[in-house]
Amino acid sequence: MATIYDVAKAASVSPKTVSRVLNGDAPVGRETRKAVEAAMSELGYVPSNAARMMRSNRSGLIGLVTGALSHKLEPMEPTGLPDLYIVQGIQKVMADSGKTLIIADTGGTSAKVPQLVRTFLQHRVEALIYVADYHQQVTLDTGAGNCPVVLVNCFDADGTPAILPDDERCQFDLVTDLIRSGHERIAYLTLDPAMVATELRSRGYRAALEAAGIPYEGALEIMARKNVEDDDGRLLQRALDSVLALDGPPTVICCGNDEMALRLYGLIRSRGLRIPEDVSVAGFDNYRAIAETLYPPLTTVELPYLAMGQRAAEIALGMIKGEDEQLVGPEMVQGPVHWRSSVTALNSVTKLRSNTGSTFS
Amino acid sequence: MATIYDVAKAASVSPKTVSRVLNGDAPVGRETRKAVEAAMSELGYVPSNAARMMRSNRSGLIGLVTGALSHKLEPMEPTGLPDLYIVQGIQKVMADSGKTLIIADTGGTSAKVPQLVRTFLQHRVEALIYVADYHQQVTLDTGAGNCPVVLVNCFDADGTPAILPDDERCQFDLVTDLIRSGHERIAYLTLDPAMVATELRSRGYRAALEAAGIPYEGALEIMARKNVEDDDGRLLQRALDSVLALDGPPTVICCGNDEMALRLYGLIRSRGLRIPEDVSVAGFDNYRAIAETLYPPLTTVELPYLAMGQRAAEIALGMIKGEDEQLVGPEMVQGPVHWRSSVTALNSVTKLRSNTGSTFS
DNA sequence: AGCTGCTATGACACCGATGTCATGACTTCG
DNA sequence: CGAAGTCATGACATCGGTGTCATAGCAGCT
Repeated sequence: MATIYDVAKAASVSPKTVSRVLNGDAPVGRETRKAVEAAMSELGYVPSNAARMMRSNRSGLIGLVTGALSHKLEPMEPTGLPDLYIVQGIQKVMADSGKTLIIADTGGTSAKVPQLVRTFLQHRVEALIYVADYHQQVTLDTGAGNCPVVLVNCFDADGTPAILPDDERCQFDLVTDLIRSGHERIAYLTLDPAMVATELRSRGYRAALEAAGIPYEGALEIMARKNVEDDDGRLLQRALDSVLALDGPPTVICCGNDEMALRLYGLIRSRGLRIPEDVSVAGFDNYRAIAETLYPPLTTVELPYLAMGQRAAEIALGMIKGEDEQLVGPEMVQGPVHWRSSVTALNSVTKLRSNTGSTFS
Repeated sequence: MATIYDVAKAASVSPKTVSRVLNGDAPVGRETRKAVEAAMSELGYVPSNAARMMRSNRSGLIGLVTGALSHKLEPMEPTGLPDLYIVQGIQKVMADSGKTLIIADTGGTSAKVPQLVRTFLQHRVEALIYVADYHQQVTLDTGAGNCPVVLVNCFDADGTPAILPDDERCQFDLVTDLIRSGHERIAYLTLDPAMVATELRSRGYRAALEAAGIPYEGALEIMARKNVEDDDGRLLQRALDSVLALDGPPTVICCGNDEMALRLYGLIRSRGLRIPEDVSVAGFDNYRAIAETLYPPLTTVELPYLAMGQRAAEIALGMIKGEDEQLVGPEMVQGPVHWRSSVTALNSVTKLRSNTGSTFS
């Protein structure tokens, strides 16, 4: 591989002049520049980042630790693909800012994380971003280095800058919209309660009911997915049958995520019911490959994972620049409800009636 | 950041001795080693890869150029997620071999590729892997460098080592299995014919028919997806209605991929037909999040993208080591058919009858 | 004793860039 | 016309490790 010295010799100038042409940090004569550029392209010269970094102490690298890649290997994980979108958001912002992203995958085992972090530190990454595969608390040991760290989809006890999805608010918004469209018997089939997100969303669900003056009913909120066991969907079946057998069966069923909704479609139909005529369905995540493709398309709420990634990347870049916008602790982000035809509006009739002057109790 | 000199001073030894402790490339006295290790951990020393690389010329980095990340942003792309699995396979093998993966995303624009490659060369990647988002021909300019290159899901005119899916063989296997289970009227709704894969799979489809002595019928093979337009599924609707209106309607419909099958489920049901009682459906890709979750689960054929990635990574590692297993040109890989309940076996009756001695014409 | 061979360690140059400082030529201004 | 300023360029040290070679101590053998 050609070095800057080879180029210098070929162009009959000093290495430093070649450096100046490369970086444009000092004036260079027109003729000289031309000669240097000719020599560079003839030799196929590409500057060595390693050597450059030794002096400038700038690697141009950003380290990203995630489980997003390996994670998707088990397709029916409760958490699905969202973390991948976070990675996409980060990648985009970093590429635009000229940084190069180094991605290390945990392979699902968080035990590997310390070693991955060490590798990144060896490469002198300018910042470290950790993307968790689901909303959770973590402890990240960066070896007491002063390398900027940003957490995404997770938080720690030390108030490290973090970007978190506002699960509670999203579920609240979704359920509130369901209520507004006339639903009162709202079932909620949850993911594993051990997950932070489940607890938060459950809170949002209850808060929405309470805000509308609808009494909470335990029989309508059922765990339908457990992380550990490969229950093969049996939990979901039981949950569905359980709410359908209630005295006042639900008019709409909320699912812990869009994949659960996909399964639910099949189960509901196998029981001879139509969607949404007999029962409406709502999801969570706005995993578009499912939500938009299902028949009928799925009403769901979007966690803006992409934006979370972008925001995290921006914060990391800010920290590198030394802007001490000391974001301590988590920053919450929320997303819109996507209203699609998997949910019937029960009160369209109501509106019609009230429009024509009749009342409806 | 502490340097090797700081450690040396703290341990009262020479830098070279610290280096020896780090790399274990020469004997070090027990006491000395202990002192050095103590100093290292006390100072939180992490060796600089950049400096190390200057002498050894080994960056420990592997460059991966792909569109897999940004690509998924448009969820209903005809090519879906497969390339992501390739990335996963590569990541896994590289991590296991101690290499660090640098991932650059093209953002969907192949125009960016040369610049990304340049960045990688600056980082002195030991190998370069290019993963295309769908089976296609490419031209990759690595600046006449002697950096090993492996292509995945694509090939070039120069015989660069490449890993390719055997689309033809996969489709052949799938259709052959359909025929074996008694189907003869087999429709095939294809992806955009402009794609290499479509042509290859079409060949496999016809070859399977021919091998079984079933005449090919043009009306049964219809393009149902065009890349450029956002046809919103109208092509698919028209294609479905067209084959259903035939004199001899198909008993099974093959789809260009699993996502098309997902859509088709909805369309078929909206026309009052049952799957698989009235018509069977088969997909392509074994995109498990769809294939296993659909009701009924989808019969499909797997392109072993994960294995393709792993194989590509292995080849790249081999080239780094200098093993000149001169793999020139593409290496084809194929995957198994996954038989699920979206396809009825029409000849189960046959078997039964023949078992009981009666004949069936 | 003298030689060989092994262990443990250090001195020093070197990898390929860039920062600092110096220098010569030329322009501009009082 | 001489001083000051700008432009263009080069010499040299330096970043943090590692490769090469030298050296000292000590055991084992003839």
